[in-house]
Amino acid sequence: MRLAELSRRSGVSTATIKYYLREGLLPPGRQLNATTAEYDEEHLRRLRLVRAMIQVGGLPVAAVREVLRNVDDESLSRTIRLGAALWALPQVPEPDEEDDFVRAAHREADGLLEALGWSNARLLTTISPAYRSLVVSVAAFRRLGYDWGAELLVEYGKLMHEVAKLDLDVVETYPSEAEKVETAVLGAVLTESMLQALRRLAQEEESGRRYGFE
Amino acid sequence: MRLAELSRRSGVSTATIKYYLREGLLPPGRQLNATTAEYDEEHLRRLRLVRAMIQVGGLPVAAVREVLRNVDDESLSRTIRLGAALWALPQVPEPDEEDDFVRAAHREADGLLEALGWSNARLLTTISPAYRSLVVSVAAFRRLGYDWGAELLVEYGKLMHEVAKLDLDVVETYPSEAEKVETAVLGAVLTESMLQALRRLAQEEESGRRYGFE
DNA sequence: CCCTCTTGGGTAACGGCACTATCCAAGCAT
DNA sequence: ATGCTTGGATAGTGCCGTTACCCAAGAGGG
Repeated sequence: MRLAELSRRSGVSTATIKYYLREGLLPPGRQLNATTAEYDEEHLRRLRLVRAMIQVGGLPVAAVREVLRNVDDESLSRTIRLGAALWALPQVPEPDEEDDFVRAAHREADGLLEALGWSNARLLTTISPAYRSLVVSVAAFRRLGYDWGAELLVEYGKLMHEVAKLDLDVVETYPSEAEKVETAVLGAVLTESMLQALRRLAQEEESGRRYGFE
Repeated sequence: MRLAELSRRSGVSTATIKYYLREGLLPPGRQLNATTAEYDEEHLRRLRLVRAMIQVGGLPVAAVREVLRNVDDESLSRTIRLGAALWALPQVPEPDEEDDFVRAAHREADGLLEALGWSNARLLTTISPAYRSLVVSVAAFRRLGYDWGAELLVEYGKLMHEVAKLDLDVVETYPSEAEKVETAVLGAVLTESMLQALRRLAQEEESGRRYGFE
């Protein structure tokens, strides 16, 4: 298949596909000669993956490139490959470690991991972007004066642990390493927006149950 | 307090505060004369709220304005006000209703709400952005060839319902209407990134438990 | 074989967004 | 009275995803 057909079947303009090729989000096609390259079903699939990450997941192009670079790096073990791919996702800005709220949030997050018994996660606290993101969120809440207790976070943590188990169960149903990694990454990106949608629907549902629609 | 102090105490540059004032994210200060205005603690709080939504929640400035406009509109009932505020959050692009995957995703989403017994949410399917977002996510998955069964979505839905109950429990602990609405909106925005962080940490934890770190 | 169309490749431009910088006249503080 | 700060306005900046345009080489149909 050539550029025009790839464009037609994916619904992405040829100009944009060229841009993705330039940015390294899409591997180059098989070069037939100086002015022709051929693409296959794998390119189409990759292109759809890229579009899903950008449009549904809202990732910037640079983040997609980093994520895919790690997904494709077969020299890494699966755990590392997956971790690296997830860590390439866009992160919350670096917290100001001088800030009192940030310091308090660090202690709170550590206590949370302890209470949840997440011993593995505790090993990663200094390096995992997810940990940093947690700290920043908690600090933002506290700075605004919200003072719910530590148990609430524990409850949220337990629920998200259940979600994570489901995530990994899904990953395990795929036989090949490549599919496992891709699924895990896609799960982290696409189900993000799916879970967000489900949560908001659930809020609307529950709010209607409790208060009606008056 | 004057502009300079507001800037110092919030860590936001005066130029940016002026920009927010122009964009209507911040109400104008009490005008003392042609060249002086005074701000109070409420302005500081609002500014921190705006910053949290933009930096932690990643909302665009225009979305923050819409959200706050609804939060502040006292002519609406709480349910409506909250709904309106949530619906102003940035949404996934409009799905192409001609697309077969989108149509199938519609049916799947309807079946999901049925299976979950979310009767209130079903009333909102045609208008709720969350519903649309769900459809787009599911369609993206299916387009990429993922074919997990309907039960998986039901499981995710149940878990997010638990999350939503927690969300609303928190909201109920605040006495005033204004605080309730603000908390609910902030909950939808800030806890989004907090839950995301918890989920990724949980994934790291669970992945370590299942496969170790080899 | 000729003529048109498409190809990859490169570069420049566009539109949106979140700020940032600069200039201004009016006024407050010392 | 004089320097600094204020609100107000406008223009500029840097980034980002995309698009438009141009080119020479080659494909494809008659």
